[in-house]
Amino acid sequence: MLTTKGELLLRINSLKEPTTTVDLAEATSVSQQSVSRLLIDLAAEGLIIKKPLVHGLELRLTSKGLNVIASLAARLEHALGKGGRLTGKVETGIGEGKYYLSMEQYKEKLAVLLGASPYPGTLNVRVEETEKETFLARLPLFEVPGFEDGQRTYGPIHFYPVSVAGHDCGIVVPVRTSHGQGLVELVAPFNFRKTLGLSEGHEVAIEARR
Amino acid sequence: MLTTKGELLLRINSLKEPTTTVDLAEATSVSQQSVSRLLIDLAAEGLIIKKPLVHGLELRLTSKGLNVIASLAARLEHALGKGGRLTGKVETGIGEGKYYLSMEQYKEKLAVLLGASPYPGTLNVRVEETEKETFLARLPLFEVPGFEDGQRTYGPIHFYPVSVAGHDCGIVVPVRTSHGQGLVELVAPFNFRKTLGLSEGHEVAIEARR
DNA sequence: ATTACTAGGGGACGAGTAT
DNA sequence: TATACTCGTCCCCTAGTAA
Repeated sequence: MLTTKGELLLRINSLKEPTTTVDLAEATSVSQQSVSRLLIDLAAEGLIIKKPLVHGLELRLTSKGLNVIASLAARLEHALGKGGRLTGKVETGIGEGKYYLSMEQYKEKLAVLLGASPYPGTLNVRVEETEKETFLARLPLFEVPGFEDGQRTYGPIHFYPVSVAGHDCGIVVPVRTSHGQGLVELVAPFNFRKTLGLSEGHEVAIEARR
Repeated sequence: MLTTKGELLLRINSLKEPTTTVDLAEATSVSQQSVSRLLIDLAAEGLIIKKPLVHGLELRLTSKGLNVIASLAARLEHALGKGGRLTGKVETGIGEGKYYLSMEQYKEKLAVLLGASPYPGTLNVRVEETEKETFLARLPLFEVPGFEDGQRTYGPIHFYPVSVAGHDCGIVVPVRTSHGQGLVELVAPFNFRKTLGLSEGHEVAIEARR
């Protein structure tokens, strides 16, 4: 998605020490020769400062180079929307999650991620599918592995740490299902309906934890 | 800086209405023919859904396509330092962590947080105390509870999900100890020294996960 | 060791055009 | 009108190698 020049700019920005064309070539999956040529180009464009050392090169971005990265970041930010929070409405529904939460193998691991044993039921929240995708894409992802019990196999679950009204909880996504189309399932060590007084149709704001 | 495919993905993401290859060609400064070909490629890669209309095309990003954009945005944010990053130098250490990692009770829970069983040793990194505080304050926190074994009691551990050089790992902080001052201990399902070639004095950049 | 020049090959691009 | 196929050109990349 990024051009090789873009990849190089990004690498160079996070460098604190001198490097070599060979190292950069490895990091960016292009040849040493290409790195050499591209660095010459970037320097000619005024995006980087290149200083040859006895052993390798000292590279640093110019403010112009930094601007290139910053403005691209801004474009992406804008395209993705702000996305720091996900809002939706509570929906009564048979959470597939409730079923999963009855399995000891999942429960134990979710307990670690939640800090306490999960309440045996999930809160279903109806959200915008696209907002959901961008929101989740920015959160750290934990995978709760699947298992077999001799009868059948149970697939892995993805867990995203979030919070609702200041209470830590998590979004669970059974990996196998073709994503619950605009629905998220929240799991927590407490009963959402009682503790937070939530029920059918209530607006809920889900935020990244912390 | 973005490849033409990247430009197209970005345009398509912000589209709400059908469009034509000619319009996209103008917007991206490539030929209509190239747009046509690239859209076919993007669809084949599963990044977009392309539906021909009588007049033009209906284009939409798949969640995979959206993820491509979102993860690029995250990379740029990190590169710009907005996402927070903590740098320091590897220190050969006393390895209090190694002791903890020998306890089955901690190991199991760390395995859930790491996605695999922890390597029985930690990487100690010397950092700026204040930078450490602000960095950790922005990360989600997981608490691994303590326990007793009849002999003595073992205190809880705080776990922060981070990544080093693209590898998911975690910062562990024994809650009780105060002598962490400017030192962080990294735990991972692999051997830092071998896998990342890190040793005494090496510079390490610790980033928020994702 | 390094960087970087030269030569050659492959892939991306666009003009023309079928549909 | 559209999209998209064919094909010739050119650009970018890498291998070899000089410095």
